[in-house]
Amino acid sequence: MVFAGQGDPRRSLSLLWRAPEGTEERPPRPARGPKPALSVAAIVDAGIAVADAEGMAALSMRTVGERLGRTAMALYTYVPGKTELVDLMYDRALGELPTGYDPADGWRTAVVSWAADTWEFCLRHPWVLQVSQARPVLGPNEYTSMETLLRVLDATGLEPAALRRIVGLLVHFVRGAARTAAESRQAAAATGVGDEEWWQARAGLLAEVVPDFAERFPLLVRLETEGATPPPGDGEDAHGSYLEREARRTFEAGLAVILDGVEAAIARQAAGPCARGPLE
Amino acid sequence: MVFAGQGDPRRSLSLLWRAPEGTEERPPRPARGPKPALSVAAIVDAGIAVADAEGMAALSMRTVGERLGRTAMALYTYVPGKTELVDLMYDRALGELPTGYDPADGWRTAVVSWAADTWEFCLRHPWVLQVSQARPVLGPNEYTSMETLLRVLDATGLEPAALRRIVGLLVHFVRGAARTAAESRQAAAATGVGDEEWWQARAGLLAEVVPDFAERFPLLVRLETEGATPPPGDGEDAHGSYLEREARRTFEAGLAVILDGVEAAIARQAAGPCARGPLE
DNA sequence: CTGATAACCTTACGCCATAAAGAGTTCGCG
DNA sequence: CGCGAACTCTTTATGGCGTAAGGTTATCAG
Repeated sequence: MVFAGQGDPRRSLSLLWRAPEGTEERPPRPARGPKPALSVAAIVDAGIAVADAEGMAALSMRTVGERLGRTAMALYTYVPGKTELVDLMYDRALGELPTGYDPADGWRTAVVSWAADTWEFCLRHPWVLQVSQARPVLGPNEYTSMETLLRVLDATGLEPAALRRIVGLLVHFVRGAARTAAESRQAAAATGVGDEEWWQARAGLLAEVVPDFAERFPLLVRLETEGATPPPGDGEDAHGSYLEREARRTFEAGLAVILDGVEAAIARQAAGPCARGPLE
Repeated sequence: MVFAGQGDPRRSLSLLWRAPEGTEERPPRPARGPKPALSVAAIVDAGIAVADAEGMAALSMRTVGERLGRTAMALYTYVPGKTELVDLMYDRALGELPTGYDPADGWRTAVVSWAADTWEFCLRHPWVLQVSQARPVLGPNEYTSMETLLRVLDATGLEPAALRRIVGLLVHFVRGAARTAAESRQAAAATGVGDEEWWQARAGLLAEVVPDFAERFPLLVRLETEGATPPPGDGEDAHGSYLEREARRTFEAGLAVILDGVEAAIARQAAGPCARGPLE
């Protein structure tokens, strides 16, 4: 797990919120010595490229430097250290997310769109799921994405305390669900073994090592055999492995369940302050 | 992220499912050469102790070896490598979870108990949240815990496909929610800075670096100021920081919302196969 | 041109996982 | 009893990591 901002917090924050070059807050440059050939933005982009392509594990100061034709140490002129680089990468990536949803079709549709966008974002940049949320990065785009979700949920008319909990619930759920799909993809890429292959090999071995599996886990076996969507005939298609599509379906169904619960909470709040729901 | 089983899969599996010493499946020992002073179990316990105390980041073959008075390399006689050790630690820890819940008070109460136990388990061993779920460890206790949850949910009478999705939803949610609380605790332990301190310092810096924060994120500011539970007067008490207790409340409220949704799904299924809900 | 300064490099340190090979111990068997 | 096989455990080495320290060089102000 990568923890945020262990270095000088002030420097981290001003890097995250840095104004575009040349603004009054950022004088062009002291203009002495050689011109910098790199920039924070270029380094962050290179970092994202590495992490997207090879995963967070492959992200090192050396690999990022190499991608820019520099040594690892060259980066330290621009960025205080690796943790700050990851923070910058995280916040920069978050900038890809939409910043507004049409409230015309109601909050529920908007939340579904938000969740789908977030899901796809997480699959595009699986490494963002490995950035700790406990001590948030506190960058502009992190705040913007929170504000965006809040704007959507504001339409529910829920009171602040309930709203906070719903936000937490939605974020946890989307991240958790995306994590499974993303890790599956990462594992496949890292090992070169697809999901189906892997599971088949493991199932065979398991049957060998644990001959009494069916007696020990009857419900698991029943759930697996009964009502399983048949895996497609010809391996993986353009939309990822079978398991990945299963994860997507679990995600959509779970979101629907959650939104049903939210609607119940709204109804309860509308019924008056006496009827206190589970959100208090 | 730690991926499971990159070594010889057969060896991993038989380690995970190893029968107790002396069984017919495991002859006492070839009995030649010095008696082993260590054992897989002792190493796994030492690993758990290290990870519990210092976090997953501090878990290295060296630290585990040191705790047993050995070098790092001594462990390789018992365990193929670090990934296998982590798998074994994970499955061993899962053995702490209860294996059955009283169905007398209904499935909902049982699920709430299950969730609370899982939550506490995750806070007791925060590192388990860093073990990838995409390629499961496939150990006995992992399967047992799934079977336990299934036994609880079996009482809902939901059909297999819906059941699978509910299981995924619950597991994602509990892990996601616990992760925040656990990471917060980990970060506090790793940096020696408590949550409140950290946030106050950051809030001050943020106000300095981003003077127009309130204009840019009006909803966030409103949500923070309105209806906030006042932090307790005197810092952290026995039950963790203020933020950790907030996380716990978010967790309980979120679970209630989810269970409301599950009840709706049950009602819909009972209404007949024509009324298809979001779980299909 | 000179001296200061900033960008970049080389080197080095202490971590990490683990491969390879050797040291030391304990037994089965001749 | 004694030898060699089998086994545990250590030492050493390789190639990775983040980054501290210090050197080199390009580019500027004066």
